[in-house]
Amino acid sequence: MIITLDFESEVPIYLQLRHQIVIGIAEGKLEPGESLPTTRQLAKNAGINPMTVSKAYQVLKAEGYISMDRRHGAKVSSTSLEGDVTAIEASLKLIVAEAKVIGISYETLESCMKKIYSLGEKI
Amino acid sequence: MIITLDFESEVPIYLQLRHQIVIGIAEGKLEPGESLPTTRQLAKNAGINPMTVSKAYQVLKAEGYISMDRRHGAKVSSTSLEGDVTAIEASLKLIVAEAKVIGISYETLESCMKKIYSLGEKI
DNA sequence: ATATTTGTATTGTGTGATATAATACAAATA
DNA sequence: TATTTGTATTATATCACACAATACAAATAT
Repeated sequence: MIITLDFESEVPIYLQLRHQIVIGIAEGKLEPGESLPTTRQLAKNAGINPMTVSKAYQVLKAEGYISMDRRHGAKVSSTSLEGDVTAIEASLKLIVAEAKVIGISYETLESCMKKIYSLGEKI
Repeated sequence: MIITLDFESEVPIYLQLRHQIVIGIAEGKLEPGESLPTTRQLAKNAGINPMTVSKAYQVLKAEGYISMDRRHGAKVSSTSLEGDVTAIEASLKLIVAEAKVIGISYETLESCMKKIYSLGEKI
């Protein structure tokens, strides 16, 4: 699991971390029960502050994506979690709107989504 | 065009404004060439600072969604604009990932997107 | 038992974004 | 010519972000 950070981005580092881990889980690069790097290790590897990693982990824990073990570090949740569907709808609404205005067809958008969804799909 | 602001949200007010206008354009609530409220008027109406509205308009102008007339205020762009497709793909990737992990099926996601896309569609 | 590693709480610092208030100005219009 | 426009300006306050440095309780390995 390779983490890429853009220090020029307006997206906070801890959120970039959070996002990539969520995507990693969805794509199967991170399997349920799999251990994540320790905060210090990931921080050293990425060249950032351990507390920044800790913040990302706390967010992921609060959202149910991962569980925390004092000793063994963070692990990807095995239990299925319940998310906020309305929040997803709201986010989707904005993106679809942006795509629509710049002339992206529904078919293009759909195939794009299909491609993304099928990543890491169990055969 | 009703603007709803959430002052408790972590999303900046000027971005909430920007987002709702983009969605309004996509849904046809705001038609090409249509005038937007003046910065002072919208600010007064929403109970916020005129400079905050100005900032939202500047972002929308920079993105090509609207054009600015010193006298007649802001207008929705009539010309088709070119957006950043890769940015949309990246945003879509995150949302699809989140939806997938919380157990939303592809079919559900697709129908949701279709519903959103068809809003304001010319018959 | 002891040393080590874990997440994280703590404290302090610096930076930048956000939002406001209060003016003021050039440009365009009535 | 007075008015309205977007916006530049200046100042202020607040908050998020990220860092550094340290320290602690809990769990593990030795």
